[in-house]
Amino acid sequence: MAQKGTLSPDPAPASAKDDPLVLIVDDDAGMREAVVDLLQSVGIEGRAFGSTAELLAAAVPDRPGCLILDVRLPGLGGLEFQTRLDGLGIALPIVFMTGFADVPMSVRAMKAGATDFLIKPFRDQDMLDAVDAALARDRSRRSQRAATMTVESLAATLTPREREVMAEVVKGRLNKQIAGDLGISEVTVKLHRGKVMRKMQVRSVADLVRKVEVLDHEG
Amino acid sequence: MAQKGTLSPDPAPASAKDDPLVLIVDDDAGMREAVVDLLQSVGIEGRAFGSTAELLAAAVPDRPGCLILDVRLPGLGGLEFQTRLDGLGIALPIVFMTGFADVPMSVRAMKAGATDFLIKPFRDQDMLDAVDAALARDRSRRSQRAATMTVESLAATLTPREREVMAEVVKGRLNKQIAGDLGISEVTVKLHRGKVMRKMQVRSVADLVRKVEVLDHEG
DNA sequence: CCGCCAGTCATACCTTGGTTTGCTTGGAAG
DNA sequence: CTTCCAAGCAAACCAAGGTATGACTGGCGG
Repeated sequence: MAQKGTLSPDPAPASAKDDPLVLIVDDDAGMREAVVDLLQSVGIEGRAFGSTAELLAAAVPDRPGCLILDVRLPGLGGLEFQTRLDGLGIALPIVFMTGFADVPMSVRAMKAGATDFLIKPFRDQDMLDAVDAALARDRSRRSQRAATMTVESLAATLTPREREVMAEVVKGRLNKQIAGDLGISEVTVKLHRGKVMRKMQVRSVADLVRKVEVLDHEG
Repeated sequence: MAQKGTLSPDPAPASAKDDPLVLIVDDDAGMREAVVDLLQSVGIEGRAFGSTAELLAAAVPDRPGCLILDVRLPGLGGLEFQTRLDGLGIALPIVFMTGFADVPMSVRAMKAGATDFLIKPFRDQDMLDAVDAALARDRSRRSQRAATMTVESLAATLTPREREVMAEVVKGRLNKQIAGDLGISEVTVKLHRGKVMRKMQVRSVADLVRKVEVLDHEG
């Protein structure tokens, strides 16, 4: 915090790397442009595509953001696309928009986790509110995920035995019990235990429990 | 656990006390009866009301269940009712049904946490699926809540000082650090700590951390 | 073949956690 | 005024956690 190295010229960039990026898919070029302009008017970067295939083909950078999808699209439709995204490991919040909507369609989309579902023509403010909500959702998901990955990378440095010992420790077992369970001596357990605490970068069992908790809550 | 008192005659009731109860609100008597009959055909008890006011007036027993609400109702409408329920501490999952629906209405309901939103006339199976999902959601919410309340009742027996010590223990602080923070001797900390472990019915710090975690996750 | 590393164990030593016994104090309820 | 209880302290003791140091084994890659 106090002083940084001479490399990495980023004193106060406020640059694009972590600013949100909104991906728009609509087959109507006019609508694409309108949405991009709308977002730009509030300082949000948008990138538009004419079809879901186009979006998948493009190398989308890893940035916080969300999707705005037309429901009726050439090729893969918006709702089917929503289903596929989970399989691809993409978990961006989705805002649907459509001119031809019925209630079952919107309910299905919302049940599948969509953030909002707007009918064209929509008011600018409604879209901006929806995008705000979607971006907020993505931010919290990303910070959650970042925390999980940090812990995972720490846990990856553990040897198999250390992992076993850690599992027993967070269950609250005593060293002698762990030794009995694993068929080894108590001293060895203490040794593994010590390495676990160092590698996981915690100093108390309480901290270790909390770190490991986030691991199996979703991972 | 071994033997119970001579009171409380409930050897193996399998009775209605914990079977799900579905509450239906619709101003159309025919619809009310139809839904109740439909539910009964799959062994689910339903209780119908002509308005939200009627439902609030009735003494609804504390049982697992869900709500089926018509959107258009005399007096307080379904969607407004949904909003009010949170304020009243009622958190039953809601299945909406309506004959006059538009997309914004359904989206608003789903964003507010509704389980499903059906348009009349609906297929029997759709309603049964929606109720199943709603009941599943309520079951998990109730079991979650039961766990929280168990821990809360244990924590309620703690004295103020014990609570302070517990808070520090789950932070992973050493006894001597806790003593310093609270301005008391280490021996006294150990004493409080011991009482905390007994009162919270745990034997390890790991278990204590997990019990306390569920407390501030929602409560 | 040698080095590396996970895994194991023993001895010794120190720190921390946890309990018991006994005693004191101050406030609230009876 | 007495009883009750949260809160506190001390001494003594035992159990558990934690850290060296040193040494042995077995597998795997260079």
